[in-house]
Amino acid sequence: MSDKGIMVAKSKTEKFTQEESRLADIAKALSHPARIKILKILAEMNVCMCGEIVELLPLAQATVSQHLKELKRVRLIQGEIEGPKTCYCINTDSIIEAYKQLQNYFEAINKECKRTCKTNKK
Amino acid sequence: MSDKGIMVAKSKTEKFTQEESRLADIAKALSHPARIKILKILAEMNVCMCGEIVELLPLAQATVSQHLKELKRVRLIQGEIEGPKTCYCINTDSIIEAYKQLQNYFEAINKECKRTCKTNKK
DNA sequence: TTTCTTTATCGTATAATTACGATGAGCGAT
DNA sequence: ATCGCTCATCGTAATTATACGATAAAGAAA
Repeated sequence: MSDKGIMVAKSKTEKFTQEESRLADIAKALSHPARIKILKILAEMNVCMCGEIVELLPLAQATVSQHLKELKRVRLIQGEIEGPKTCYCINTDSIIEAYKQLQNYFEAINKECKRTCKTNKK
Repeated sequence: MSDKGIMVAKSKTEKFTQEESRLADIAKALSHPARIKILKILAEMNVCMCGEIVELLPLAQATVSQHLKELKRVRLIQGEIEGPKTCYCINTDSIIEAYKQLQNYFEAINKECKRTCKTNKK
């Protein structure tokens, strides 16, 4: 309930609340099947080298690296360099936080719908 | 559990499972703060004219109409013409279905993480 | 040091998204 | 039929996303 209604004026994120922008940002990170799959892979493998992920996806290494970067941007994953390789893993805290945001959003919508849609049947 | 692992060969949606593509598609629909806000507005108002939504958003009518179209595309909302106006409302069934998809996805990830991340702390 | 491996980044091409003014289609009212 | 209102669509511009080959950086192995 922290920032309901507070407007932020960040250059591009303009006239929406922080909550709205954060939710949209999480959704954006999940808006490509490759990134959906990467998160699933990382959850299953716990820790995974970039190269392994590349092998599991129908995309070039450079492209996968870009997708990983996008997931890192919103903190859903983290990577640390281990010698020449990079080990990626899920950022559990952020995943949980993102999930909570989504849950709050959908629960609020469902509750509102139940409250208002008493007679709305055509 | 319907289509795990089944590949679809739709021209663009290419080499990902239907589940992955559907999830990404839902996320894409939610990947803009304006659309996040529109759903919230519709949940609160139950039914809403396009013009009302336009007034509540910092965007031009044409732009809002585009966002509404995107939400319609993934069935999260529906609109019906009433005279010169168009009444929009949430498609409750689809919202619930989308929410379930997201829940399944996140729950699976969290479960896998718990299973595999026994020693992974640094 | 040189070579190999791994991965991030650069450059670039193409496509999709976002935004808005202008136009048009449809309906109600005059 | 004409006018006014509402909204979708068109045309267009600017930005962002997606994809990949090529290159660079950096540790490992020789």
